[in-house]
This record gives sequence, structure tokens and C-alpha cells, in this order.
Amino acid sequence: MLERLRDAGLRPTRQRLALARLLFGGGNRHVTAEQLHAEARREEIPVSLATIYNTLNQFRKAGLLREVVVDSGRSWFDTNLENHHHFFHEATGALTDFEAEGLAVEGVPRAPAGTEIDRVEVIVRLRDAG
Amino acid sequence: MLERLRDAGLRPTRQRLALARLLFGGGNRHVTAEQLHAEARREEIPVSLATIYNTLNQFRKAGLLREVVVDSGRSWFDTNLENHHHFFHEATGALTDFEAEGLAVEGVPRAPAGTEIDRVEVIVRLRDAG
DNA sequence: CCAATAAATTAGAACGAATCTAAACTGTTG
DNA sequence: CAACAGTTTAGATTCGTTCTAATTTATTGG
Repeated sequence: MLERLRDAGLRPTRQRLALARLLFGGGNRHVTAEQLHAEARREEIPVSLATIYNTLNQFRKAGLLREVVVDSGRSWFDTNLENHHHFFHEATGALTDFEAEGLAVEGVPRAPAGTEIDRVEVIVRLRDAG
Repeated sequence: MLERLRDAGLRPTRQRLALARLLFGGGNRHVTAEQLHAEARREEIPVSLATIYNTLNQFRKAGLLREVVVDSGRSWFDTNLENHHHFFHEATGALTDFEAEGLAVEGVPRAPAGTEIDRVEVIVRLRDAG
């Protein structure tokens, strides 16, 4: 973990190490800042909300996290850096990955002049079955 | 316009009529609440920001507008109800439609148990060419 | 190992988008 | 046209996020 932070050009401070362990210690996950803060408090990691925000943004800039926007009003951060897409269940706010493997997006028009395609994002919005 | 509001079950008040004209009077468009408010002020339509928000949400619920989330922090509303997708230019915040016709998304996995697919949204994120 | 320095963390203030409140106003109905 | 439900409003409030300035911590060079 220490290595990972150093490689990203980030000083391995107590807070960053602890948060990195929470984020990258298990499998892939999605968190909001508030969620991660609550989790840190539960684990008795002394860290302020400001640092949670700083750290999430630094990790994102360093390419350790991806930001997912599905929900106006808050940001999700995703530890899964593989090529993949998302289910978003509007009713519950649950966000789930699905692999890009098997999914094909064909016929994307060319980017407007002066721009190029950065990323094609697919969001599958779910509702309760009825 | 009056008809359209009545059909949607919304009383055709001064404000709603004026905003409907701004939104639906020309071609398709995208607006944020603040943008629409600024535009209304310019046209000397007396309308509060609260009413802008109320109206946009009522129009959305009535199916006259679609909400587009590309940008954490604010909501866009789109008058284009046809099946289509979006370019989003991160650098400028510009949002543009492209027709779904010609675009195929294949291999979308089945929805998790208890849910069904509401909508498959494709967002093509753009960066400056270079 | 320690002092100096630069970087990181912090509490709390501040911000912007959006919603809420309760009072005033307006469209509709009978 | 009176009564009433629905609408609009200014301003307060909420929420997520960023900023600020002071404190603390990691790194480095001696």
C-alpha cells in the first residue's frame, strides 16, 4: 500500500494509508465521501471530512480511483479501474459494476471538431420490477 | 402550448406558459435551472428561482423534459424526448445530443433480480483534441 | 538523531445547487 | 363573482463540497 502511494507521488501519511487500506484492501468497491468518512469513524481512524475529500480527489488524479456521476448531488468513487460500466438503481441509489467484456457500443458518431473521445460510459438505469 | 400544459395536468399559469415558450418554442435544447432563470430575467419574465425549479421538476414528471446527469453538482434538463444520447465536453461543460439511430449497445447483461432495465444511457465524454 | 522545511491535516467558515416554508396571489369551479 | 385549491414567492434552510488559516506531520540534510 505504501508502495502504491509512493508510486502515485503521494506521501504515505497515516490518513492516506488507512484510507487506502479501506478502499483497496478488499475487492472492488464504490464509495461516496460521506460513506468513507462514516466507515473510517467506525474503524476509529482519526480523519476529518476535509481530508476524505482531499484524499479521494488526489487518488482520482493519481489514477487510483475513478469518479462516477450517476446522481446529481453527490459523487461516487470506484476502485475498479478496468473497463466496465454501471447499473444504477434509482430507487435505492445502489451502484453496481458490470464488465465491459461482452458489451459492445457500435456506431458512436465521430467527436465534434477540436475534440476527441475520452471515454464512452454506459449507465443502465434500473427500476423495481413490476 | 396551453394545450400541452393542460394535457400534462398542469394549470397554464403565466410563469409556466412563459417558461414552456422558452423551452419548447424553438428547437431542442438543454438548460440548467440557473440558465433558464437568467434567460427569463433577460426576457423580463417575472419568475423566481424557486418556480424555475418547481417548473422544471413538474415538466420532468409530466414527461415534457428529461433530466440528464453528467456533471456532479448540477442538473441538466433536455427538451429532446426522442431516443438519443449525449456528448459531454468536460473542459467546457457543453452538452450535445446525438441520435440513437445508428448507435447499438449490445450485450447489456440482464438486470439484477427484482429490478428491470429502465433506460440505457450512453455518455461520450470528450476532451480537447491534441 | 535532530532541526528545518515543505507538505498534509484540521475545524470551521463559506459556497453553490436545490429544497422547503408559510404567506401572498391567481386560476378555476360552481 | 365568491370561494377554494393550486401556484408563486422571498428568504431561510439543507446538503454536498471546497476553502481558509492555523496546527501537525513526514522528509531531508546536517
